[in-house]
Amino acid sequence: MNAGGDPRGIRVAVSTVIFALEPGVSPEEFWAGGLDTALRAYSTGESSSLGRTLWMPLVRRLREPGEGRWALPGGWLDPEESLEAAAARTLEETTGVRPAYLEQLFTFGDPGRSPDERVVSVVYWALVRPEETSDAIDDPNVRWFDPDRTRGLAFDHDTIIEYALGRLRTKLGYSQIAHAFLEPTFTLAELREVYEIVLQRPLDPANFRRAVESSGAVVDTGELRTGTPHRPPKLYRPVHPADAGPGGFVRVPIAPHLRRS
Amino acid sequence: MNAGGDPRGIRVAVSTVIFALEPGVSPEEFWAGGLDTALRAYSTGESSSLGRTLWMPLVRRLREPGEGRWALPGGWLDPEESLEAAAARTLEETTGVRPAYLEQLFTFGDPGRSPDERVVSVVYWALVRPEETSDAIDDPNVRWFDPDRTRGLAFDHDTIIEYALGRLRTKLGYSQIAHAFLEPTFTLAELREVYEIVLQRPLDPANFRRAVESSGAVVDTGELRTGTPHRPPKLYRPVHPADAGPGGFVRVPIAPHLRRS
DNA sequence: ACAAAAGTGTTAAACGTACACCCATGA
DNA sequence: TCATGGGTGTACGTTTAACACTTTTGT
Repeated sequence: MNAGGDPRGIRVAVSTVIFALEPGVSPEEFWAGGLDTALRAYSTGESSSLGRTLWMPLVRRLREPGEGRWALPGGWLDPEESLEAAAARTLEETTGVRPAYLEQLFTFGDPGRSPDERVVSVVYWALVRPEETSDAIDDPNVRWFDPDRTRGLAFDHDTIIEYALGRLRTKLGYSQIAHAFLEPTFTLAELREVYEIVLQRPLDPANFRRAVESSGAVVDTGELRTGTPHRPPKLYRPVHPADAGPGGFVRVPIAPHLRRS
Repeated sequence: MNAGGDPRGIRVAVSTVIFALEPGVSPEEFWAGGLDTALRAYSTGESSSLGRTLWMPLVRRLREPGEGRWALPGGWLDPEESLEAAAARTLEETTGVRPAYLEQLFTFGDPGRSPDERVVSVVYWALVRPEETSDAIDDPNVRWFDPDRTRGLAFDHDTIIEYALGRLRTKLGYSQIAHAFLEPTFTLAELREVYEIVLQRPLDPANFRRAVESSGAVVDTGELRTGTPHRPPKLYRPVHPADAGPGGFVRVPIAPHLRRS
C-alpha cells in the first residue's frame, strides 16, 4: 500500500486553457457599421465568413521558472477549495474571465516539468462567450492569441494547448458545447459559424440546419432577428442550459457527420 | 497569481481501475474439457457465447478511513516518479497485475473526499490480458468483481468505476484498445467477443469481420488456429502494438457502428 | 426589381444491417 | 456425412452530401 510514502514537496497547481471566439464584429455592428467596417472585417479574415478565429488569453510569467514567457493562467490549489473552483478562481484572478463552460482536461505531473519543485498540475479547459471577453483584464501581461499560432510557451504548455484543441474539436461532434460560445439565443448561421471556426472547414447550411434541428439540441424561440439586410433568421436557444456531469461525460450527440476532419 | 498559496497538507495519491476479461474458459480448454466443462461454462453465462464478463480486482482497506471496505488499488505518489509509473507500481504492489494498457482517467480532488486529510487522487484505468491475471496476488484482501455489480466501495470509488466503464465502452468505438484484452495473435471471433462483452450486445459476425478488416486495424498473420472442432480460423495481430499518445488521444477509428448503444 | 441570406426539396452515393449461403474441419 | 463455427455474397433501408430551388427582407 506504500502508506508511508511521503508526498511532502509535491505541490498541486491548477491551470486552464481558455477558448473564445475572436470578438471580431458582431452581426449587428457588422451591418450597422456599413461598408467600411465590413471591409475591414473581411480583409483580416481567411476562412470564415466574418474572418473570425479562435482566441485564447495567456499570461506572461513574472518570475522563474520561465520568467518572461507566455503561459496558461493558473495558480496553486487552496486546501479548502475544489479543483474546479480553483480553476475558476485562478482564471478570474489572472485574466478577469469567467467561463461559461469548464471541464477537467488532464493532469500533468512528470518530475522535471518544473525545475527544483515537483508540481502536479491539474489542467482545465474553458469556453467563454465573446461578451465576457470584454471583462478581461487590460494588462500588458495578459494577451490574446490564436491557439494555432502559440509556440514557445513556458513549461509543457504547448503540448497542453494542442491536446485541448483536439479535445474541443472532437467534443463538438457529440456534445452541445458550441452553445457556450454564443449568447443565450442565436441563429443557426451563428451556430454553424462556431462549428466552421472550430473545425476549420465550411459546412453546408442546408444539411447543417437539418442535422441540428433533428438532433433536438436547440429549440425555436419563435422570434426573429431583425435588422439584417436580408430575410430575418429565426432565433434558437439550447434545450439544455449546459451539459455538466462528472468530467463532462454527458453525451448528447448532435450530428455524426460533424465529427472532425 | 496566488504564488503565496500553501499547498502543504494536500497529498497526491494514484488509483487505478483495472479491467480484464473474466478468465472463464479459453477456447482450447473449452473444447478439450469436453461437454462437462462446456456446459458448466454455458450455465454461468447469460449474454455472451462463453458467458464471460468483465472483471476487476479490488483491495480491502486495512485502515481507516473506510477500513474493511473494498476499494480501488492505489497508493501515494513518490516525489521522484511520474504519475503513470506510480499507477503501474501501486497496481503491481497491491494486486500483482501488470497492465497491457494504462491511461489517465480523471483527477478527483474535492475537499472532504477523504476525512481529515486533503487528498487529490489521479485515477488511471488499465486493461490486462487474461494470462496476466493469473499472476495476481492470492490474498483474501484482493478479490475480483464484476464491475457492473460493485456497490458500496470506499470513498467515491463507485462513481469512479462507473465513469471508467463508460470510458471503456465509448473508447472501444474509435480506438484499438480491445487488443489489450487479447494475446498477441487472435481470431476475429475472439476480438468480436471482446466487443460483445464490453458493449453488452451481440454483433453480426459477418459485418464485424468486414468492419474490422476494412479499418486496417488488424493484419492477417497467415496462420490458422488449429485444434478447433470446426473450420480453423485465421489468426490476426494488431497493426499498432499499442496506441499511446499523451492521454491516449490517438484516434484510429475502427468502425462507426461499433459505438456504444 | 435586385441581391443576398434564410430556408426547403431532391437525388445519388455511401453505409449499416440482416440474413442466405458456401467452406473447412473434427468427430 | 453431419454438425458447427469460419467466412462470403447480396439485397434493402437509412443516412450523408451535394446542389437546385423557393422565400423573405432591405435597399
